[in-house]
Amino acid sequence: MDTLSRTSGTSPRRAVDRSARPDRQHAILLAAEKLFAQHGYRAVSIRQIAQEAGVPLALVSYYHGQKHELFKAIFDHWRPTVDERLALLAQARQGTPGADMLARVVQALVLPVLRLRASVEGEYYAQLVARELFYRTPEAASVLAEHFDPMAHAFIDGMRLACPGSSRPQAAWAYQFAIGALLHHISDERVERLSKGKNRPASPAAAELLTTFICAGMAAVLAPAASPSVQV
Amino acid sequence: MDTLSRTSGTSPRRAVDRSARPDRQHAILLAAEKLFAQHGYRAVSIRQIAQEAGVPLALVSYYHGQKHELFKAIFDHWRPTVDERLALLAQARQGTPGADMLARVVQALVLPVLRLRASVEGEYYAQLVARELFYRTPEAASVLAEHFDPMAHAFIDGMRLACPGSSRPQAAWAYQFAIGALLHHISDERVERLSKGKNRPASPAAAELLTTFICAGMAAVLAPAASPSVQV
DNA sequence: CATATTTTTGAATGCTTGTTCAATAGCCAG
DNA sequence: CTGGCTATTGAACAAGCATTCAAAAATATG
Repeated sequence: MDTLSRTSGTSPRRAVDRSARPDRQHAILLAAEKLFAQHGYRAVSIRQIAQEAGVPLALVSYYHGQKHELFKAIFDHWRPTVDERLALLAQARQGTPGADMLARVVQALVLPVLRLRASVEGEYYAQLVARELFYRTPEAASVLAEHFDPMAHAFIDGMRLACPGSSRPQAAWAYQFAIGALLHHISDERVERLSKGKNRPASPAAAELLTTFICAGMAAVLAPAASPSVQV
Repeated sequence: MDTLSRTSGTSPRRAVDRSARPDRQHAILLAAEKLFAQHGYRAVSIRQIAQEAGVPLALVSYYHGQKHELFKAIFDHWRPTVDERLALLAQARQGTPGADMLARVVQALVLPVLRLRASVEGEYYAQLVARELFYRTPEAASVLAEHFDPMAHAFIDGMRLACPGSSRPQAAWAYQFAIGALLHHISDERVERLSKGKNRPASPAAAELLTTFICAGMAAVLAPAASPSVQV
């Protein structure tokens, strides 16, 4: 009922793709992704984002509403990566339980993230995930609840299917440890190296070490008789 | 040469312990530790710290200088924990190489941190470490360089001593994965539970799972013949 | 061409931030 | 008591922040 049709929350999107003009809405999203990944959500001002995107300040709010909505829009944009992991998990569940299935579950969890880093934008997104989801700010809470917590439950179920006799708390902790290893692998010094222009340093070898580490750790934690504490 | 003797950087400390008046300098340190751990460095204002400590605003800068100096002072205060880990590492190195020594190296890395959480202040500090050292802000960089990076090198050496034939990159990545698992174990939902007054929930069992996970993962990564990639 | 709708812009608003300053109060030595 | 020191305080400062607004330009529609 306003003279201005748009209040915060409903972001206008161009009806049809008119490729004559550059897509400023997407440019803003990319700029925000890059800066948030490099410096963290709170350290980046909307003015910086506008400058990075090459647009005037007011255009950021025009397209993306409030700052936390822009933050969330980045994760919505990359939702297909979560779906890819869930699809690979579903494939892994079709085998027979055992060490082989566990390895495929771990790869379903890890490989799509590592592949993300082949592109520059994907690397920024991976950095952003590692940074903010670990940091647990109020802004990240909704992203976690909507996208990543359901995926976590699916993977914990898959781990228990692969390791018969394992309990849910065991699997939940093992998942937690694995995510910690994965995220720390991603976050470490990647931004600096990427900023200096040197791309993909020794990544494949490290990726293999990561899956080895996680598989072995999970197998040890989820072994029914390994721990001295009684397990029902 | 100023009329005011103190410029930023040199914080005044009371010459002798005069227990009649409460130690406001330490109260500020504790308040900062708590709030930084709960909400993150940038989300906490000096006004909030002063209110939490029950002192007027200007007293924070009077005792601790700039905000990043107050941040660093927290880590300097907990330096003994790093020394404790290094001492346990030195003990572990005196055994004979093998799985047993590796387990003791891992425990030297993990146990002092987990023991920290027995006290309320220690829990806040552990939370702060997990939060900020992972997040890699400019403020955390000096803390990392002074306290934690040298410790990391010592532990990587210890891991290589326990696992003969392992390379330095292998050990560095394994250390990285282990730290990720440890920090994620600490950070997860601990703040909320502690805020709600429910203390120490299921911690001992989770601690055992963590050491099991890390030991198995390290052993797998550091095994000389495990990886198909050629190893000199 | 004329009208309606969307996109773009510079400027301004109100608020919070870290830090500093000058002045006061407490304490101890001489 | 008196002077010198440390501790303490309220107030103020300038800078930066997210967000909003009204007007202008561009584009689409009749």
